[in-house]
Amino acid sequence: MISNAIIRRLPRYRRYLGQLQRQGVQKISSNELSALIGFTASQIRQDFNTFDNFGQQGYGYSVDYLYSEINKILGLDREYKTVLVGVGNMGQAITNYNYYYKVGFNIIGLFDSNPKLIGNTINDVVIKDVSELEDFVKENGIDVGIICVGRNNAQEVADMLVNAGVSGIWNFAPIDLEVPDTVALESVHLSDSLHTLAFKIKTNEESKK
Amino acid sequence: MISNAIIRRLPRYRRYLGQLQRQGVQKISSNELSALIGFTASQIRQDFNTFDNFGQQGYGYSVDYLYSEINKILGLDREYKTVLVGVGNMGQAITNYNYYYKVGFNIIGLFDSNPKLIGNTINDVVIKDVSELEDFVKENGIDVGIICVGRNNAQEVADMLVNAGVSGIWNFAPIDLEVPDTVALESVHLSDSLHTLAFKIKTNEESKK
DNA sequence: GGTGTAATGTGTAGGTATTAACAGGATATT
DNA sequence: AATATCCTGTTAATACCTACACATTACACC
Repeated sequence: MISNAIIRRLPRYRRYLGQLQRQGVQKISSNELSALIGFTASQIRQDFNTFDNFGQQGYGYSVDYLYSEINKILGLDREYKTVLVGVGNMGQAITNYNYYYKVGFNIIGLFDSNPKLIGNTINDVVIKDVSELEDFVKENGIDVGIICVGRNNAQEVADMLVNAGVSGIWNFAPIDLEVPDTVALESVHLSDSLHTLAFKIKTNEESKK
Repeated sequence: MISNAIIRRLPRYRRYLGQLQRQGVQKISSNELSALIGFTASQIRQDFNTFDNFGQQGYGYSVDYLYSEINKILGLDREYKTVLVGVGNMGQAITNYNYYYKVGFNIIGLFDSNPKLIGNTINDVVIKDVSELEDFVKENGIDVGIICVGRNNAQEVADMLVNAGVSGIWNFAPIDLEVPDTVALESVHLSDSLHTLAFKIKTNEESKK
């Protein structure tokens, strides 16, 4: 069982390795990576070795190899059929973000309950009525549902997605959803993040005194 | 010095206490809170006692009092003058989100470099050219800058904000910004979150076998 | 007003996570 | 081919975080 602390670091490793790859860097040592990312070299080596021995003594790590291995570990070596529910401001932003930074989560269905939105298209995907959600998910073997509806409807939408058989939910509503533990859940709590910022500002100001 | 683990839990306490308050609940015990939030009762008591003794033995915690104390701890008992840079999809979504869930971060300036956007208004705030950013921040005593520009311009914008004297930055660009440690930084890495989801899905599927 | 009960505050133990230290293997250089 | 250097993999130590357990205090009820 991989610890949560490591899981949270993996995407960051991936991010930097992707950058290095784009820059054409071939090899990197844990020390160099440390200077770049900010984790200690020791931690970096520990993290990698929880999975496998990716490096070579006296040489370092091959950027290409490490990058592709981390992609495999993260499960980014495949496509995820995805739907998004709630095409408001946030939903549209996520749709376009996802379209722009293409990373294997293909949004092939958009759903909303607002009649004004239904029928419109974003990036060639038609917005359907949310009543069609469950059938669509079942028929198309959807893997992931993105929830961008408000606080009050989020659990309901999550239940639909779970019933229809998705394996993961990416949630932007500001509540903690209840899903069976066979379904992966990852929530982005924007307000929590903002409040953390407020706390940091306050702490900084106090330490100035 | 408050540990990072606690800081990350504080907004969550706040979220649940706000909910309880809206429901008219007056008092709550650490056990009841535990059942609700999912942290152990012991941890909840420990967390609160790092700050002060908020509870009363034999009674529990007053929801109203605890909520207001946590708000103070988080620095949410004041207003933050805020600007947002990069009024693309994400920027607009955040602007409206913020407007909707009002929490003391008042966006009074919007900035972009796209001539098509400059001059438009969102929630009565005019979008200005990014060249006016620094002066605006200085003249209006802006506390917080929200960065919603792309990867390539984010650091540049951050530098401007820092130069102009903000005390905090909320960053949505997918890079780790460099700011002096007098400036609070909180980043929302959407792709990191999505990759974490991918990992969880993969792990779930493997455990099924 | 006395007594039982509920629930906090806190000292301590146990468990995780991070950092440090070093042994050993691979590379490069002469 | 021998040797010095580099850098990993891994063990050991430290620091941090979480959970347990219980003494203590306030409340409520008779």
